[in-house]
Formats: sequence, C-alpha cells, structure tokens
Amino acid sequence: MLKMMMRNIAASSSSYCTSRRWRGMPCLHSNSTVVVFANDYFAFLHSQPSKPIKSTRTQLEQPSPKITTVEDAFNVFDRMLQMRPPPSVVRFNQILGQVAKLKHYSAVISLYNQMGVSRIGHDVYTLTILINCYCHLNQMGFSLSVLGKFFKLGLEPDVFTFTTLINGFLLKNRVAEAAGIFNKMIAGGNCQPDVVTYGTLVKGFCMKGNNSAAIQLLRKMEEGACMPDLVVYNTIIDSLCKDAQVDDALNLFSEMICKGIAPNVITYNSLIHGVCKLGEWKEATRLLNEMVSKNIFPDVCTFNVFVDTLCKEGMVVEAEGVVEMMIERDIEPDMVTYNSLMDGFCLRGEMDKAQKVFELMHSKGLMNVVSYSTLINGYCKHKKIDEARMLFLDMSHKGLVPNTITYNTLLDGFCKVGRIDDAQKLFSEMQAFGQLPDAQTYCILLDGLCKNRLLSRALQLFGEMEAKKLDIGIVIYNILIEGLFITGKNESARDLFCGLSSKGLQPNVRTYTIMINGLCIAGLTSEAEKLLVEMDEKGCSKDDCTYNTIIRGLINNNEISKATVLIQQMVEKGFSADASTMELIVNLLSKDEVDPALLLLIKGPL
DNA sequence: ATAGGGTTAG
Repeated sequence: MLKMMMRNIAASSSSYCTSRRWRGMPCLHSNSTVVVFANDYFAFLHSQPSKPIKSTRTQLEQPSPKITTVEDAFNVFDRMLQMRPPPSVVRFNQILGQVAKLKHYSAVISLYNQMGVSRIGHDVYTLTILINCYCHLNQMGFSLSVLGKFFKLGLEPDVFTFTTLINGFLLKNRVAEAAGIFNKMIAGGNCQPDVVTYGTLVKGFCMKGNNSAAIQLLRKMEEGACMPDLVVYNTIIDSLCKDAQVDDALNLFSEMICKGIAPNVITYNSLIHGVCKLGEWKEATRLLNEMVSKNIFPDVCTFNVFVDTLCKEGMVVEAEGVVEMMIERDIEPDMVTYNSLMDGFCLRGEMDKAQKVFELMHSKGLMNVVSYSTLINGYCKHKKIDEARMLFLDMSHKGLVPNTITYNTLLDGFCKVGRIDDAQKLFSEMQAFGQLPDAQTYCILLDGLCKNRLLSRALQLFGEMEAKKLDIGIVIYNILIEGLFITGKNESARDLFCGLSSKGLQPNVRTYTIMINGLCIAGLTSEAEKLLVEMDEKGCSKDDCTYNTIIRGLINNNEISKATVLIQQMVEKGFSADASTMELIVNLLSKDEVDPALLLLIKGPL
C-alpha cells in the first residue's frame, strides 16, 4: 500500500505544479521539495505507533447516557418533564448544556421554554446557557433581556455570565460593549474577570487582527492579574500563524513551554497550519515528529491541514494518500477532509472526480453548505454555470441554506460568463432571503459590471454603496479605475487615482499595476514609469504582475531597451515572465530585436 | 454534579 502510494507520488510529481507560492522559482525544484516532504511524512507516519485505542471500559463507566442528537435530547427531556417529583434543575441544565455543545442553539431555547411551561425552576447555570445560545444566534437583544431576568428573579450573574456576554459582543464585533462589561467587572470588585474572561478578550483582539494588543493583554496577565493558560497561548499562537507571523508564534510557543505550560494537539495544529501555508514542509514534518515524540497524536484536524495543503498545491493524489492513511489509523475523515479533497479536484479542473467525492459524501450523509459552495465554486471557475445553478437549486431542496459565500461564488460565476442580468437578479434574491451582501459581494458585482463594460450600472452600484455608508476600501477603487480604463475613460481613471489620498486611501500594488496597464495601453509609458518610481518612494513593492504589466506595456510601445532593463530586474528579484509576456519576448527574439541571452535568463539554465 | 474562551474546509 505504501509502495503504491510512493509510486503515485513519484509518477505524479513532475506535472503537478500549480503552486502560486513558488511562482518565479523553477517548477521542478518546488515539486521536489514537496515530494521530499511527502516521502518523509509517509515514512514517518508508518514508523509511529497508532494512537492508543480508547478503552471500552471508560465508555461503560459513563454515568448517564450521552446525548448525541437533538432527538435524544427532546426524548429525555420529555420523560424528565413527566416525572413526579421533577428532577432537579441540575439534570435539566446538563441536557441543555449538551445540546448547546452540539451547537443546536435554537433547540436549547425551545427546551428552555418547555421548562417554563412545566414550571421547572431555573438558576444561574440555566440562564447562562440561554445567554450563550442567544449570542450564537446573533440575538444579543435577547441575551440582554435574559440578563434582566436575573435581577427580576433575584439571581446574581457571575463571572461565567459576564464572560458569555463579552464573548457574544465580540462575536458581533461590538468591541466597545465587550470592553465596557470587562471594565465594569474590574471596577465592581465582587466579580473579577478570570482566565477565561481574559482569554475571551484576547480572542477578541486577535479577531480584529490586533495581535500586539492580544500580546499586551497576555503580558498584563503574567504580571499577576491571573496567569494565562494553554487556551490563551493557543489563541495568540493561532492568530500569529494566520497572519503568517510563524516565527513570532514559534517564539511564543517556546516561551509557553519554558513557563511550564505543555502544548496540546491544538497548539501543534495551529503551528503546522501556519508553516504549511508558507510552504515550509520540512518544518511541518519537524513539528509532526516533535508532537508525536511528546505523545501528542495527530487528530482529524492535523490530517486535514495536510490534506488541504496538498490539495491547494495541486497534489490531490498525495492528499488522497493521506486520507487513506487516516482511515488506516482509525481516524475518520470528516466533512472538512472531503471538502478539501473536492476543492483540490476542482482546482485541477477534474470536475468528474470532484463530483465523485461529492457523491461519496452524500452517501455518508456528510454534506453541508461548504460542500455545496465548494463544488459550485468549482463549476463556476470552469464556466460550467448551469451545473453550478443546478447544485444551487438542489441544496435548498436538501434543506441547506445558501450563505453569503455561496451567493458570492455563484454571482462571480454569472459575472465571469457575462450573464450580468442573472447576477443582478441573484443579488436582489440573496437580500430577499436575508443573506446580507458583504464587501466581497460588492466587489464581485462591481467588477462584473466593469469587465462587461457596463460602466453606468457600475457607477450606479457604487452610488448605492456610498448611500448605504459602506466602508469603501481601496479594492473597490481598484475595480472602478480598471473599469474606467476598460471603457476608455482614461482621464476619469487618472482623476480617481489622484483623488485617493484625499479619501484617506493608499494605493496598493494592485492599484499601481492597474494604472500602469491603463497608461501603457493609452501609450503614456513615461507616466507609467513615473508610477514605478513612486511605488519605490512610497515603499510599495512591485510584484510579478507589476513587472509583467510594465514589460508588456513597454514592448507594445516599442521601448525595447527599457523593457530589457526591467526584465533583468524582474528576474533578479526572483519573479518570472508569464505566458503572455513570454510570447512577446519570443516574438522579439525571432525578429532579432533583443539580446538572446535574455531568453536564457528568463527560462533559466536549460 | 450542571454554564463561559483556543485548531481544519468554500
């Protein structure tokens, strides 16, 4: 089996380079890095003992039957309500708590209402569970009215209650209110925040992308307020990893260990995810080795990170190998696993295989909104819009509610095949069904309108965005500027660009590239070159797209020597010519208009 | 005895 997998890897490795991360590096090299990793990884896994199988004794020792479904809960609850005298509120709380853990928050609320009808009393625990459910259902208003109930009943909210509320506000991005409760706790004296309260706030900072504030709070905790625990460290380590600050994460990781706090599987999963995203396979393997040497065993999440990373690098065959290994090791692949695999096939355009995974999931009863969105995305990206639409209709029949991401995916699909009217219909439809458009929705639609040269409709949409007081960022202006160039409104494009700073916005690398492209097409290469200088001055570094754009622009305007200088610069910086730039260069070479050494430079040593 | 914070996929 392993040998078979190795053969698969060897056979498939040379052609499987779709990595964006290693763009600019010779393809073969990047692949061999991955293969080295994959070999190490597979060999490594086989050399490790399996995770100890849970003894059946502990299962027998469980005092009460565990509730695994909402139906169970309703049945047990019914029986309890009929008992005379009724069981204590503690028993009811246990059921509510378990259903809440299953994330069936509205079920908890209806169970709670049944308690009320049967005149079962409730206590601080009950109400705290209730608040938590309303928080997760985005109904902070009800959460607060439950808080009012405390006072009416003469109950004292405790640190659990306040922490739950703080978490609720943070989930809704209402940081000020969350901080308000926290400060009142500190000032109040009788209910001080504990490590969970601090941990919740740390998470809030991390969600806002403010890692340094999170670390500051950590330091404050260390000073004595209350000692940080593993969860607090995990929160920050994960956030650092998500922001590609893996070195900082690893430093914090060592610091944590020095303080005597042992990492767990979650810590390692975050770190492995972080290094995988950077393409650092060796480091991922090292961490995997390290965790097992500490008797921390990879779980479904760990494997999913590897499956997903391999899929995103185009190595679906290898990812399938990892899935087989999971099964071998008694770790059941879950929705996340299959969704990643499906996405991997979609990325490679192997839609039949993606469809097969989808059907497999269906037969296992493992389908969620993400599964549909992923496959819809696959079909859209390959312009099979009708298949995508069918799936979209099918998911509603299965009782799955399309979310904003699903709508965005399909919207983009319609736009990319030029079906703008369908897109705008869907845009109204999503709002009618209560799915709020987000920033990305507007970007997709605006871009669709611009790319299809429907500038007046684009400007109308932009007007709506302004009227709704939406936060209009640089990405939206990039789309508009490009749209103005596409429709030949060069002057307006330049005006919009020049007016950015007055709106408090900084052009980014994409903005400059769009400007450079537009100016070159208009024949204004010297102005485009001025922007290149401006980028340097403003510390906005050029990417491969910028280089390809200016080089193409110069060649098309017959400024070959200037183009040559930039080609050299591009290669020195580790970027490479894309297909269309390459075509232009090859064309020049055939006309003897450029130094043949240049081709070698671009293509690399033959 | 029962309640609150941390990991993976579109």
